[in-house]
Order: sequence, then structure tokens, then C-alpha cells
Amino acid sequence: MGPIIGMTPEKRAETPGAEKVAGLSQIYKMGSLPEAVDAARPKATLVNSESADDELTNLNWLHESTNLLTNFSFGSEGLPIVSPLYDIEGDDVPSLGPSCYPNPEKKSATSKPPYSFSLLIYMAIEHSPNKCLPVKEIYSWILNRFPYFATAPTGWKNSVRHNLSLNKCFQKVERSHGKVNGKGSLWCVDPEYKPNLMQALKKQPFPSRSTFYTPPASPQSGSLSPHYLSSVLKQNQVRTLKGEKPLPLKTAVQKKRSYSNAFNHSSAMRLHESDSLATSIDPKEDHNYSASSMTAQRCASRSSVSSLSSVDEVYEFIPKSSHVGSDGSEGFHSEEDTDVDYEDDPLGDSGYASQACADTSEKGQPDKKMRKQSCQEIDEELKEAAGSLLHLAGIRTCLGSLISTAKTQNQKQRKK
DNA sequence: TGTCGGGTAAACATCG
DNA sequence: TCGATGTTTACCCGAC
Repeated sequence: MGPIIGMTPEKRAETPGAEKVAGLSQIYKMGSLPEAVDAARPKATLVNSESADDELTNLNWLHESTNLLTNFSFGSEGLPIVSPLYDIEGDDVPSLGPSCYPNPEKKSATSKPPYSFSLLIYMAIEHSPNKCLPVKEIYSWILNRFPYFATAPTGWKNSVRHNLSLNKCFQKVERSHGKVNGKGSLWCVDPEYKPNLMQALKKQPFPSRSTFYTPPASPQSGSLSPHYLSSVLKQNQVRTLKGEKPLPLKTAVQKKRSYSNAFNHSSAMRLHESDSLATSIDPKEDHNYSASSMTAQRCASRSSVSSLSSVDEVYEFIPKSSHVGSDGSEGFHSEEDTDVDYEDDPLGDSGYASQACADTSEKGQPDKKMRKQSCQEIDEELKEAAGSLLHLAGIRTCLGSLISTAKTQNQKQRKK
């Protein structure tokens, strides 16, 4: 892969510990890091991870959805945004999968991932809710995602530590004193080097689904296919124009919750995409908000157990056997699958409100009134959410046009 | 051919 | 004392 700018081994010249921590303190204005990261996030995006998924009024999913929608249209620096997701999503989206890997399906799950240790660490850290992980959890993340390392010689852990120590991209943060988190420090990605890492990540070929093992999150997690979401969005735009009530998107979201863990969890490119988008809008923008917090929100929103700090805990929550689909694909769910699941269990965990309303009314439950009332309340919230989505979509559109206008002007100025 | 990034191994120190 | 963690050094390899 290409060189990562600024990754020269100069850390030894730095005084370990104090300066780095101080540096991060400046970045995060922190006491202990998780709190500080939270504090660094804009209030509007602050999420109680425990309730994020349950709260119907929570609009993180809108952030995510609009991000996804936008990411389909453009990437940063004119680079096409491509993703292993595309390989999964179907024919209607560009796919680089097969061309990146000859016979990707034959690529063993135990084959070496095409990412450098720096990138693996980066992905692991970025994938964590707090954007910082202890070494042990970095190991776990890598192990979970790349089974190759389960059978690989133990030296890889040394390499991970070596990278953490050597790479300027990674900063060590002392754990907060109040917590008993075991020994060792937390490792974070230096925001200054994020673009470099992103650049390096972009240059990576996409691993096959088997190489990049993607454990699904909790059943409650998941995001939407851009196509599905955009279709609902379009419908709602039409409905709004007609003066009709928008479709309860949140309901649709919940219905589709388990739609695609791959979509939700292909962290490499999801990081990629979100960061690309963020930097494409304004490279000077606070990384914590534009990239990290968005990813963090996804981590928070994608899983009801995301309040657990450990990815281990999250992944252990779901048995690995469930990752393998009937078609042999690992950790990926087709839309059809989840639809079937949904039909099998329309209420399920998804809390599909309208369906619940219909069911309860049909069955003539004694507390009809109560249920009807709660259904109405839920619908109100759903309307609100739908409205917000439309609003955000509008903002995105405006931003998109502004960016393109700016680019055009920039090009014109350059020509002059 | 030299440089650089990446991978690996190893030694050593520190800490819980 | 032991194991995990962190740092440093050295060497090799491949890409450019």
C-alpha cells in the first residue's frame, strides 16, 4: 500500500505519556477520555447509547441515513466511494468486489487481510464507541474481524503494539483514575493523522466478505439500504408535497432494522465513507464531530449493547454461528432474509408500531384504548422523525449543491 | 540503487 | 512471580 504521510517512527523522540496526554487533553478538553469525547461532540448529537435505539425520537439514524444517501453521490477528493457493501448490496450499485479480488468467494476466511496493522488498529479504534481502545480490545476487534489472526502466529500482537508505539497516528491516553479498567492505556487515533489513515484506507483493495469478517450487531441494530431509504424518502417527499402525512420512516427503519448488518458494519468503508464525506465538506471541520462522533453515534445507535465499552462484549453477545448465513456468506443478511424474518415475527424486537396496532386491534385486546393511544403517540413521533429526515435531506441537498458550486468556482478560478 | 513503509522478532522495562 | 503492556532496536521485504 501507499505510504502514510507522517507515519515515520519518531515517537521515541517524544516524551511519552505526559505530552501526549496533554496533547489529547487539548483536543478533547478532557478529564477522562470517554467523557471528554462526549463533551467534544455537539450537544445535538449527544446520545445516550443505552436508549439510542429505543428512543423513537432519536435521530441518529437520520444522520446515518442521510450520510449514506449522500455518500452514494459523491466522495472526497473526487475519488469514487466504493465499498465492500457494494458487493453485497446487489446489482444496482457499483461493485468492485470481484475485480478487487479474483475469486473472492474462494478467498479463505483465514487469509491475511489486505490491511496494514496501522489500518487495522485505526479501524478498530474508530469502530469503538469512544474512539479509543485498550490494546486488548484492539486485539479482540482484529480477531473478530479477521479470523486469520486466530490461527496466525502470536507475533501479530507484537506488531500491533509495535505499531501503536511507533506510529504517530496513535496516541496513548491514560485511563481515568476512577475506573478500574485493568492495566494498560487507551489508544486513540490522532485526528491530525486521520486523513492520512483515510487515504491509506482508500488505497486498500476491498477484502472479500470472508476476509473482512463482519459480525453483526445486536438484533436491534442495523441501518437501511440507501435504496430502500431513498425510496421511502421519495415517497414521503411526494406525500409532503401532496399535503399528506409522510410515511412513518422510523417505523420503516425499525422494520428494516436487521436489513443489513453488512451495511451497518462494514466498518472499513463505513469509516471511509463517513470520513470522506466529512472531509469533503470541510477538511478543517472538527474531526470529532465530522467523523468520529458520527461513527461513534453509529456505534451507539447500531446496538443496544453499545454502551458496553468493549467490542468483545458486543460481539460475544452474538454467537458467531449466527454470522454464517444459509448461503454460506458470513455475517451478511440479505433484504429478503430480513423481510422473511419480519413476516415471521412482525412484532418481534423491531417494534413495528403500525403492525402492532393492526394486530392488537384485530385480536380485540381488552386494553384497546390504551394501545390505540400509544399507537397514536408513536405515530406522532414517527411523523416527527420523518419530518426531520426530510429536513436533513434538504440540508444535505443544499450542502451538496453548495459544494458543487464551490468546486465549480474553484475550477474556474484555477483556469483563470 | 536508495528510500520508505510495513512486517516480524526480540530484548527490555514497567505495571497490576 | 507472572503475564500484559509499552518501548526500542534490528532486520528483512517489497514498492516506488
